[in-house]
Amino acid sequence: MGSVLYQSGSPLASLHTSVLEWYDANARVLPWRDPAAGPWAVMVSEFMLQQTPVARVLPAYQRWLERWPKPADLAAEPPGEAVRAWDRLGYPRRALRLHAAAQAIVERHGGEVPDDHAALLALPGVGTYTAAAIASFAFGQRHAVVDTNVRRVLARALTGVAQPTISPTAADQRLAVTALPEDVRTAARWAVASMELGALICTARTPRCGDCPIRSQCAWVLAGSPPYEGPPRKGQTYEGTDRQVRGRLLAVLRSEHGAVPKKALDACWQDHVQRERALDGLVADGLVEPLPRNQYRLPT
DNA sequence: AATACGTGGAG
DNA sequence: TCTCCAAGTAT
Repeated sequence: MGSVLYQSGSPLASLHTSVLEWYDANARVLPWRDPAAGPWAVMVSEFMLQQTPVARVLPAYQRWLERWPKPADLAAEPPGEAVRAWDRLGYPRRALRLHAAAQAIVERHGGEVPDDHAALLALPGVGTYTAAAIASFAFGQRHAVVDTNVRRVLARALTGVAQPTISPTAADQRLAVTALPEDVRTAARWAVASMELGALICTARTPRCGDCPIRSQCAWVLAGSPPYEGPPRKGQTYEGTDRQVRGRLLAVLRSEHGAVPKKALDACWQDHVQRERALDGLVADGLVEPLPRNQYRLPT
């Protein structure tokens, strides 16, 4: 299907040109985008950016790479150190998976982040998005890099709806593949540029269409910017959930370097049943290590 | 396919 | 204040 789509003057080619020019002029300067940063830096950033905003990632990212400049540096440390360094980025299982991925890289890839998409996908914590992102951002390959930003940009620009589906679909993936420029280098630039457009202009809440480089080509805008129609998005409550309890427990364990008596953890949460469940869950996830004499610590 | 999984800033 | 939501993955 490609040939017609990519002729000069075709709708997609025009879209590509507009977004790429906009990116060249408006891209944020981010440390993992420095060409000298390398694949490991890209990989660390991608793990941290899974569901966590750029602003909160920045300081943790800097400290992480300073301390563990190569996968082998991280792999040589206990997983608990990764959890501690993860600080308050949220979803600390990502820290554990990044640590496990670093070990896998040492064992299976000689300590170098693999450039093969399938090899990336086989690493702990690397899913379809992250594998494509590393392959594209770090190695300049041609992949559809489909995150929430890209899904939203494509939903609006091409499908003409206000919001993408609540969860990623195969249709999203197909659409992204269809929209991917044929040329490898252009595809890699498009991947990061379309994501950046979603992050800065084509935002979820209040899109800045007045500043958008493709507003004249956007199917949603051309349709009169119709409001979102679809199932209501379930606003997840956090107060009172096991997640909150886990967060509190882990915060205590992160702050203590040695063994923590269970009594100190008990102070985190009133409800005994829920507290025990949360602690058991942390142990089951490998985020906490139980010790003799009713003590706990981060995994070694 | 639906659900679990943290945290905190912005509007 | 309170809701929304931020470069997803694993089960």
